[in-house]
Amino acid sequence: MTVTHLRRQEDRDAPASTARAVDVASPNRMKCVRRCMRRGERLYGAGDVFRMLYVVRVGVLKSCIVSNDGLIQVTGFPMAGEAVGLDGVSTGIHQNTVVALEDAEVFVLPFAQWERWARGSADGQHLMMRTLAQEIIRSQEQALMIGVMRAEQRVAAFLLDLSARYQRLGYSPSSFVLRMTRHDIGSFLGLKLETVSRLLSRLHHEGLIQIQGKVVGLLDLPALWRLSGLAPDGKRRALDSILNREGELPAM
Amino acid sequence: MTVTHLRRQEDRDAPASTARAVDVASPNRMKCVRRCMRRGERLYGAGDVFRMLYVVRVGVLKSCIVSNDGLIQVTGFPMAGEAVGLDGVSTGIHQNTVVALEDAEVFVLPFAQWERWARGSADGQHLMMRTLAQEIIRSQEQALMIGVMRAEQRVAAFLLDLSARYQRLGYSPSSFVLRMTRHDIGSFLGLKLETVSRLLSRLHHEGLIQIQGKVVGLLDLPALWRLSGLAPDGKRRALDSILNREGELPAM
DNA sequence: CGAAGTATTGAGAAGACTCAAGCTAGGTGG
DNA sequence: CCACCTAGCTTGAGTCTTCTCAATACTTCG
Repeated sequence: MTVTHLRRQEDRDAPASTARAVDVASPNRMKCVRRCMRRGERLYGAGDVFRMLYVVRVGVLKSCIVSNDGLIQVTGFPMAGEAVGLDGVSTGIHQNTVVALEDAEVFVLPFAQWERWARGSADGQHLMMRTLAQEIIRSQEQALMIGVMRAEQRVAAFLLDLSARYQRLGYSPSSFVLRMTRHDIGSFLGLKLETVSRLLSRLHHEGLIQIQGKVVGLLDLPALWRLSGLAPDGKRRALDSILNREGELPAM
Repeated sequence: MTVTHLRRQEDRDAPASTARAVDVASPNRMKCVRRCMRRGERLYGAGDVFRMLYVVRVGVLKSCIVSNDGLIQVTGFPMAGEAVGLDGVSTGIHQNTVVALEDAEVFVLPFAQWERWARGSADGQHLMMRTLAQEIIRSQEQALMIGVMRAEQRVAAFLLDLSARYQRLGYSPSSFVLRMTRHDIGSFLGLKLETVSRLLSRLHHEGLIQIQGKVVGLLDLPALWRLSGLAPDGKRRALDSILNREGELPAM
């Protein structure tokens, strides 16, 4: 993968890229600039001015919210096709901090451009709203998970969520690598890292999963669903992305 | 308060009101229809088709999300000026159920009309996005609260949140009535009702609050802030509402 | 190879939950 | 108007889950 390595340092106050953020191949077939990220690199941080939306192209990121007194909570692990940066829309200042958990690549879409595009058609506006609203549901579901499920259920649900998302991307739903640390998982689930570790071990001993460090195998999906208390619903329709796989704004 | 009592029964599939949802006083000074609600009445339920946005005018509502396996989590207690119904935007089907905790009144704004209005100007579009994005932040903050704070902190934070919101509405920030049951509070905070009750009693004995049934007094705000672990930040800017106090779309 | 970050596992403590009983207040009907 | 009834609230005792602290092992990377 030999993509031009654009600006590894933060672009906190560097609108430089804005100017050439779009490869104007043709009026409505414009390709977004990509940004490569190294593992651990920050995409943006809480407090940064919001100018860009991102769509993950490859890799897994981590998004955290930091309360004004320093409490940290992981809000998600965005993967290919998922939009990142919406947390800046409401105030113009990012509330979350996003870092790459492995070498990754994202499309960079100037928000102003997206807005312009969205205003161009009712469908575009619709997509924009759905994208935002989808995040509302996601966060509410996270709160629900943390609020009502017991630790073991949360861990199972977490694994199943990853499984479904990997599957959607064409990877194996029953065997993948956890890109995040136990601490990250714990923070996402409202648990301590030791608890996460213990429960993964427990699921292993119970024969539901296989785990060795970061490599997981889901051995008994039905049992995991049962344990999680959730329905394996196919309801999880693939949400239309704000960019297609080539980094172009969808035609509408 | 002798407002016409419009349609107490659900309007699940009754677009009837859509037609007369707006009092066209003048082209851009249109007033929304109001809907009165009795205590316990449902505004809409999970699964209902999404057609309307609402803005609370008086009273306190309760919004819950129900997972596909029946778990319930309260997602908020919307009060005057706050938008309700955004949970339907992403799929066109409401994910939440909203009921009135006391006799209440809401503005009813057909979503399509709001969309049209929003498309009319960049500012309108902006406001629409901010409104949605604000909900994202809110839900993320709820997840954070449930995920990282201990029970006593959550209860304190909950009281302080109510306090701030009442203050913004011109009511006393240190003395108000809890419209929701202990069970509701527990569900919102990820706790059992007994725990909520115990902790309220504890705060009472510690002299931080006064509580008698549903009537609370916050006796030592600084101590509550300290306990909650949060900063009493004035950062909580009053978000612009999608409707002004008369139920008109803001001029833009 | 060494160092730092990450993971596992144990033992004990603390927090929150469950179950259960009694209490309170608000609304209803006699 | 009072008595009752019900939903909601409080409080206690005991249990279970999860956290904390701590020691040890593993891995990754320079």
